[in-house]
Amino acid sequence: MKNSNSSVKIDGIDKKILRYLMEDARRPILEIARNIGISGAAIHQRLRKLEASGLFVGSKFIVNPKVLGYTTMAYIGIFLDKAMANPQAVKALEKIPEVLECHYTTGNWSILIKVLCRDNEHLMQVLNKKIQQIDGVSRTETFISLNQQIDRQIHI
Amino acid sequence: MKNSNSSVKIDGIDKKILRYLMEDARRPILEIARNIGISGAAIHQRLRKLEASGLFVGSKFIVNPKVLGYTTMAYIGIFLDKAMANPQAVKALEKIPEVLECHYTTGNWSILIKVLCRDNEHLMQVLNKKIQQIDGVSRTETFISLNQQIDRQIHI
DNA sequence: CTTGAAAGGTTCGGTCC
DNA sequence: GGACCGAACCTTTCAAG
Repeated sequence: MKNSNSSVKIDGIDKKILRYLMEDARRPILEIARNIGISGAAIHQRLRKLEASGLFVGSKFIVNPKVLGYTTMAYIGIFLDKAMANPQAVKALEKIPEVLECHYTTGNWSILIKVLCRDNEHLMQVLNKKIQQIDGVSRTETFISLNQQIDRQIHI
Repeated sequence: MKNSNSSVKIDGIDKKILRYLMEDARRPILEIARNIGISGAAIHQRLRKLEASGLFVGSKFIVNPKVLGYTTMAYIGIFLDKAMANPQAVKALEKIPEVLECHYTTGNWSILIKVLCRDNEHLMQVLNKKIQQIDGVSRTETFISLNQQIDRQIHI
C-alpha cells in the first residue's frame, strides 16, 4: 500500500484531467479525451494510476441543503474541561447529524465544528440540547455564516 | 427555473439513491438499481427530476491534499476596518489559491476563511504576504486544524 | 416504470517508442 | 518498461410507449 505519500508526480495531462473531474465527476471521459487529444482508454489508465497513488479518494454527489430547508450554517468553537476529553467528545459529536465537520485545533478552543441547521431555532436546540450536554463541554462560541462566498478544492 | 425551493419532496427510493451517490458519485447505477429492485433507467429519471429541483448541484472528484504535500489546514478569522470593505476583500481572497472557503460571519470577525498550505512556513507566508496585505484587513486570528476528525455532508 | 437503441465507460491485447 | 490505441463488452443515457 503506497499511500499518503507526498512524492506523487503528475504531469500536465493529469492536471487537465483532474481539473475537469474536480468540477464534475461525471463529465464524460471521452469528451475530456477529445479536448486533450488522447484516447478514452489512456485517460482511464491514468485515472487508475492516480487512484492507486492515493491522490484521489473518490467522488461525491453534492447536494444543496437549502432545497431541503437547511439554511443556517454555523461554526462553533468548543472549550473542553480537559484535553483528554477529546476522543469522547468527538464520538458524541459524530452522533449529532447536524455536525458536518470537526477539527482539533490550536488556539482558543479545543474543537471547532461546522453545523448545518434548518434555521436559528434549530441551531439553538442543537446547541442547548445536544452540544452543551456532552460531557466535558464547558463553553461554546458560535459564528453563523451569513453567506458562504468561496467554496472550492485545492488548486491544481 | 424552479430552484432553491424548500418544498422538494423526496421519497424513500430517492433517499437510497442519494445516499449511495453522496458516498461515491461514480458508483454504477445498475448496481444501485439491482439493490433497490428497479431498472437503471428509472433511477436515471429520478436523478434528472432531483437535479431539476435543484437538490443536487453536481458531483466532484475528491483529491487528497496530503499526497500533493499539503498538510497544514487552518481557519483564519479576519477583522476588517469597515464592514463595507467586504466585497473587495472577498475579491482579493478569491485570487489566493490557498483560500478554500470564505464565510461572512456574525460574531468577532467579519470573515472566516479556511486555508490549505503545504506546511507552517507556507501558512506564515500566506498570512503575512497575502492576507495581511489586503486593503481593509486590520487583524487576523489563526486556528490550525491539527486533525479533521469528521467530514461529511448533510444527513438524508 | 419499462423497453430498446445510441452514446459512453471499462478492459484487454497489441503496438510503438 | 511505460504510454497509448482499437475493439469487444458492459453501463449509462434518452426517447417512446
